[in-house]
Order: sequence, then C-alpha cells, then structure tokens
Amino acid sequence: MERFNGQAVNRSQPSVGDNEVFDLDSGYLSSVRACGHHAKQASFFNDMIDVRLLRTEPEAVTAALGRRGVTSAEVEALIAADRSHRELSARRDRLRAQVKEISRQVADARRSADSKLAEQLTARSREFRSEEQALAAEASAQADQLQHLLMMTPNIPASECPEGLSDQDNVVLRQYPETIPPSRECQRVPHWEVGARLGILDLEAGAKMSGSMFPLFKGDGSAMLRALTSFALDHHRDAFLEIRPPTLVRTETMMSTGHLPKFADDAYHLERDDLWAIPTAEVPLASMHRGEILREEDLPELLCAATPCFRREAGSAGRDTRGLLRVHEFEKVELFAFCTPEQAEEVHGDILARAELLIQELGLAYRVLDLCAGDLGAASARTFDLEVYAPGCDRWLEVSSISWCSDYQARRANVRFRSPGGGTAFVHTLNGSALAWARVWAAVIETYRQDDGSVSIPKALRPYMGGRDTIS
RNA sequence: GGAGGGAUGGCAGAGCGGACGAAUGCGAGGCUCUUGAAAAGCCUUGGGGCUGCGGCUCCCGUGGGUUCGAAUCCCACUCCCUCCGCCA
Repeated sequence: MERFNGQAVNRSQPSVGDNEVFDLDSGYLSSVRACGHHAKQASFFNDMIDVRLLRTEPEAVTAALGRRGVTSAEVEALIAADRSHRELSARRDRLRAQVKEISRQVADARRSADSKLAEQLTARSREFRSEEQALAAEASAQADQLQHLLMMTPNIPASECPEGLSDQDNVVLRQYPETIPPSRECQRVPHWEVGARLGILDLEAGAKMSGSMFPLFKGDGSAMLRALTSFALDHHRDAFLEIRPPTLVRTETMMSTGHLPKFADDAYHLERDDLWAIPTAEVPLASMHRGEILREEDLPELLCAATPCFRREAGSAGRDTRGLLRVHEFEKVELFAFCTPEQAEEVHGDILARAELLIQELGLAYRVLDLCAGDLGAASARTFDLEVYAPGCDRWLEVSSISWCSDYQARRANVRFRSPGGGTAFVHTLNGSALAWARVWAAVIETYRQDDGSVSIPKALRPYMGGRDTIS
C-alpha cells in the first residue's frame, strides 16, 4: 500500500502488530473476526471491547486487560453485569411472549363472541403485564449498569506492547540522531526566556487574558506557528484529506473516542450548551462517519486536520508549569485514519513515518517510545510517542502520540465497513499528531538559538515565513 | 429566539390498533443461461437473547402512558430538516 505512504522514511519501523493481533489462541482470534456483525443495537452492544469476548474468553480478556492495570475484580463485575442483564431480559421476553399469546386468544374469543373467556384472559394478561413491567425496569437498570461499566473499560492492549504499568516502563525504540550532539552554550536557554527576550512569546499577557498556561505568541512567534501548520498540511496533502472540523462537540462525540465518561475532568465543558472543547482533532474526526457503513474500496480513508486543542490538565497542577511544557490551549495537526483491520498495521507505520519525517525536516533531535501496556490511552491498543529534545530546558518533550485503536472507537461510534462478501465489520481507527506545535515551537526556539541571541529559522519553514532566515 | 415537518432494514420508502420483523424499489450476495460480459430469470440478504439446534422470542430514534394487544394512539426527551428573525 505504497499509495498512502508517499514519503517512506527508513523502513526499519517497528512491527506494529503482526496478523496475530492479540497474543492469544486462534479461537480467540477467530472470534474477534467473526463478531463484526452485531453493531445494530446502539444501546449496549457496540461499546468498547466486544462483550462476546467476555463470555467466550473471560480468562484471556482478564489477562489482557490486567496488563494495563484493570483488576480481575473489575472484569468479573463486567461479566456478572452481562450475565445478569441477559437473564433479566430473557425473563422479560418470556413474559412479553405470554402477553402476546394471550392477546391472540382474546382476539379469538372476541371473534367467537365468548365474552366471558375474553374477560378472564384479559385479567390474566393484565397480571402478566404488570409483572413484565417490573422486570423490564430491572432489566433496563441492569442494562444501564452494564453500559456504564463497558464505557469505563479501556481497550485491550496489543500483545506487542511492552509490559509495564507506568511511563517508567516505556521502551525507547530509537533515537535520531543516534547520539544527541552536546548542546552549545547558546542553546542552553529555556524557550520562555528566549521568547520573552525576542518579544515572540508573552506568557504574562496570556495569563492576563485567560490565566496561566494559556500562551500568547507575538510577531514572528505567531508567524512561526502558522508556518508550522502550513508546512505540515502541505506535507500530508499527497494522501490525507484536509478537514477543518468543529472544535466544540457533543457528549456522544467525546464518548466515541473514549475521552468520556472516565476523563471528564480533563476536558473543558460548556455547561450552558452542553458542548465540550476538543482535546484533539481526533475527537471530531472519529465521529465523521458515526453510524455509517463505509465501502471497503474507500478504505483506508486518511484525514488530516489542524485545530486548537484544549486540555484542563487537571491533576497535573504544579508540574511542568514553566513556558510551553504544559499548556491549556495549543495547536496541532492531526492525522486520522479509518481502515480495515488488515490495513491498520501499515497505516500505523505510515503515520509514524510522517510524524518522524516532519521532525527530521525541522532538524530536531527526537526519540521514539513504544508505550507499555499500562501507559496506553484508554482507546489505544498500541501507541508510539515521539519526543523531541529541547536543549534549553534539557528535556524530552512529547510532541506526538500515534495510536492504533483497533475497533474500540469504531465500536463506540458504530462505524463499520462492508466487505465484498456482503458482511459488515467494524473498521479500525488510528490517529497521530504530526505534530503538536507548542512544544515543537519550544524545541525549535531552543535548538536554533545562536550565539548572538537570535534564532535562525529552520530551512523547512523559511518558505512559509517570507523567505526570512532569522528571528532577532 | 419564533413557527412548522420528520426519525422504519445497506439506501430510498410504504405501513396509521390485531397473522408486521415489516410491502415495494434500488443496492449487495448466490445460482441458471453465456466463450466471457451485459441483459434476463430464480433464490438469498438487519440485529440481540434463549435453545432440547427443530426452533422460540425480543427489538420500527429514546423513555413513559393508553390497550387484552402498539411501528401504528397519547405524553416527554433527543436528534435531523425547512421557513422567519437576529448576527459574523
């Protein structure tokens, strides 16, 4: 599928899940494949991992989710809720069937003018009905409970994910350049100082308007942000369709990507209109085909969007508060794909390659991390992070996170495709930033700082900044 | 903000109280015919749960109500569309 991989970088990318997607027995796998045909009932059965897997392979699911820190008690609660829900609805259905049968008899009795019998039957039916209603209420409460548990459960990690429960266990796959050259004296100034001195970053002004961690860029600082966006969009234009989505979205839209219900505290919510400010363009893009059945020949569908991103950063108070290390609002170019399960590995590699290539063209040092099972985002089955090195603050800054979400989001958003055989199956979704600008901006400013205090503009950006080569 | 209209299977669209899980058309799959293709004809074509694997049953935006019986009647909610007003 070279057609969507115009700029192959080195092909030594890691293997992102071979065909044995989950490292379990083949029965498990075939059940993964076989159960793509039941996405109709939007209420319970298309959320997160497949409920059927829970029934058929409870140990495998428990083990797989255990790798990312879900306790077996939690999985058991899920299984119990499912069982209880099925029992209740089966009983309810049996009662409904009886009511139905009786009403048929009523019709007969009426026809044969047997009003006494009709009377009796009616009375019995009423009893059944009230019993049915009680049971229906129970069943629906149980359904809500199951639904809730399902929505809270994260995706099953790919077997290739490194073991581990925290970011300590992430694996550095490679570094570029292999050995980071020692930074020169002039590079050892943090970007907030460089930015302030050159008048291109005014954190105080941003704080005045909106509070701390809302940066304000000025002059060439702002221009460089625009340049980065144009540079990236042009870069991906060969294969990715540019989208400018809304940045305020509904609750369902946030649910689909796995950002809700569990992580509500991380997002900005507009209470009056019940809309959420997107934390990433992945959110609206994943809902672009909500409820649709795509044609297999249209896959992979590759999308690209530049949007602002909003994050409350709750729970990280006091950490990384300097400069642009952690901000509430930043701009980002996001790549997103809908594809078949078979295409996913290649698309994942392609997005990673594109993000890497951008960093290389910007002349920044970076490394690629393979996130361990415990550090994955809720929706992801496998994630690679890209971190650029910022010599001024002497830190690695995460500027991209490239995730394969298998069918987790597709299930929640109910996005399927029809294969030539006629059947439907959930698509796979992938996303990755290419790239998140605030931190890239910081790394560029620090890396390109010169002895005289000016900052030279990376060659790749000069065409987008009127051909100039220096910010001074 | 105001006034209307609508939500049914992959899509379009009928059904307006009793055999409707749902007509019809299109699409899709299979078969026949053909050197092949087209055309034509025949058949199949939503999903869940239970099951003694022969079936049974539930689901017509969501939730309530009326009724012996609801896709069909009533109420509420959600979403979509049209028109008017206001505004970039």
